[in-house]
Amino acid sequence: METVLNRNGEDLGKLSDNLCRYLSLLASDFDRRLLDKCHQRGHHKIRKSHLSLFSNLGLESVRLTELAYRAGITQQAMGKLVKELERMGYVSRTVDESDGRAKIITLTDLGLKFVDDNIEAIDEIATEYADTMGDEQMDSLSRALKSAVKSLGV
Amino acid sequence: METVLNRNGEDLGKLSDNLCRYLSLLASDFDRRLLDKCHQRGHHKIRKSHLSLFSNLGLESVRLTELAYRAGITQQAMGKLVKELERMGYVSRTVDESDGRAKIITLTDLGLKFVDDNIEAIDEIATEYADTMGDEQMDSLSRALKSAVKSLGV
DNA sequence: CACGCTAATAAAGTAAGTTGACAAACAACG
DNA sequence: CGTTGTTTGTCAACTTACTTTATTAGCGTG
Repeated sequence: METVLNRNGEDLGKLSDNLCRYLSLLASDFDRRLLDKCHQRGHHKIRKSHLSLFSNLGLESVRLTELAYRAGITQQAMGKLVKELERMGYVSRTVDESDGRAKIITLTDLGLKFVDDNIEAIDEIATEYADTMGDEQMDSLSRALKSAVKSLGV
Repeated sequence: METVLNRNGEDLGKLSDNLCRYLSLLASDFDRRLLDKCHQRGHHKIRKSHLSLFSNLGLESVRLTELAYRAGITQQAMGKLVKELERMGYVSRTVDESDGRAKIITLTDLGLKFVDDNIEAIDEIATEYADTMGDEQMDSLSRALKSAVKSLGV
């Protein structure tokens, strides 16, 4: 049984050898690689929190309220992200014709470019993973994760 | 192909259907459950960040420097966690006999109790997961994650 | 013993959120 | 029409989880 080791190579026990830890480690490794690749593609100012806007906006044009709901954060928090990404030129806000209170958030050309670059980066990381652990292991991981998320309804 | 849906049940596309997102969703679901169970067991003041101290300390007695190194955060950040957990009675700091600068961090009885409770909680969540997705799927997920972490060296 | 290095701490800043309060626009009702 | 209640977005202040920079105290070696 392989677990996390300290600098002297000693075993740290059960708290370092469990599903929770593996999930965290893998998730943060993926995040780190993804953000690196986004920066390499010229999107230097993009931070981790911004990604939740893109993945919840997709190619649609929706309101702040809807975006915040999808991302599972408050409108105020999503409002900040939108403001930042608007200032950087990734999204634009226009007043909703049918509702004077609401503003519609849409990807700009730069935003669309980012989405493309991001998808490309994700595919690259998947390939890196497959290269490291082998195609079957990677396939098994993908299927297991997807089915877990689906059956848990998260 | 099932992906994330908005409130109207529409597909959000590739950015919501990838390994990165599944990892994040599952990791945060596990974290949320784990923290809930820790609170239910009476450790109301414990926050997510504190867990990194426990999982990197294990049952050992080590210095701040070593803890910070293992957790992958700065000494200052780990210092704050230790200070908080000391104030709550989970760890104690004693001056290292062999080095007047260093302080040895050790679990108190309450700290040991927390480690037990935490391990119990992790096992419970694993059981909940297995109940939801089935034993083989859960087994496949565990093995895939563990081997991924191992082969990626994260 | 003077020098450079390491252990811990202190202070200030950043990032990613939260809660509470609010104005403007909408909707529905007497 | 006006009043009343709700939704949409924003502002301000706070919290959490870090970071970088700087400082003090103790250690070890030429």
